[in-house]
Amino acid sequence: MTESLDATDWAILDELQHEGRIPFTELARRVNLSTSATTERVRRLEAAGVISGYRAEVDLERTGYPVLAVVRLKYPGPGNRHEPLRRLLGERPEILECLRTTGDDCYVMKVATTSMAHLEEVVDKLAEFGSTTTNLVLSRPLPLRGPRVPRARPSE
Amino acid sequence: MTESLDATDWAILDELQHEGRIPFTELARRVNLSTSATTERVRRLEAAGVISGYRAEVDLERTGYPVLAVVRLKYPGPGNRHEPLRRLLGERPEILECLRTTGDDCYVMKVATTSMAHLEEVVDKLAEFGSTTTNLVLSRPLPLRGPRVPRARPSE
DNA sequence: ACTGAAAAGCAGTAGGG
DNA sequence: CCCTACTGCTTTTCAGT
Repeated sequence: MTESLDATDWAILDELQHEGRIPFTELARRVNLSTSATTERVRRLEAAGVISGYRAEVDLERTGYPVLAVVRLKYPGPGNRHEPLRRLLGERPEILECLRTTGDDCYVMKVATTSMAHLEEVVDKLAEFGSTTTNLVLSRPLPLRGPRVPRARPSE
Repeated sequence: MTESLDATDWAILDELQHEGRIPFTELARRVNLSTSATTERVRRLEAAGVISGYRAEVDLERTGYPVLAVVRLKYPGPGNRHEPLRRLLGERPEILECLRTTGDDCYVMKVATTSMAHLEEVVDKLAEFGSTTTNLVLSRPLPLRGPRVPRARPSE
């Protein structure tokens, strides 16, 4: 499942993770390769699923979602029903991310809302499934990033 | 700080959040506008910081990071020193995201590693700052997404 | 604020080492 | 796996509404 990536592939991934819309001519310049060789590598990475897509990153505050919170959900007792929650994820765009985890809590979610009242509404909905723990996000010392080359490696 | 976004702006944001590299000619077709009017709106959204960037999304498993965990860090006692942690975030690419939160834990982090041993190494490093709680991610029912239009709104 | 058209730049393909 | 050259599309710019 793990593809074999050489130094050039990692250089391409680095660039595209920071600037996902640069022209391939410019990308080619940065990784010291011709445009067509670069394009071919990008297509290969896309086809292999190493690059799963390209996304515009949208500022939450400037789009009217100033309240960000981490909500953890713990299911009670035995016989947990997970389908209703999966359905809720589709209905509630306020839930930006949901991770199923080991440990005391089943799910860890990142939730963005327009106000505290709005957050309360979402948390109330989630509380129908189990007990929730909500923490507001004060700041984002590291907003979000993707994987980097594990260490300096020979060109393979 | 919140920009005034009309229905067309939201349509553009929706498209670019799902396909960040589509040609503006295609984007214009989808939002029923001319190419140059569309480009102008995109530039305005970029300049206003509504679109903060474009990123290629890279698959963690296929790049050799099969272990994903949520690590929470709690600082002990009074007089917390936050700078050393900020420095660690720059040195450790395994830490993909870091949120400072209210509540018992100061920070919530998402950490990707090549192995359990590697995770242990990162957690040990974090444990120098305070007590940590680590939960492995079993699956991602909702991998990650951005904000959507709060509700149906008039074209303004 | 949007349209449409011309000029410049980029992506895709073919042919070849 | 890489290169160059050619062709068609995309992006940019700008005059006009």
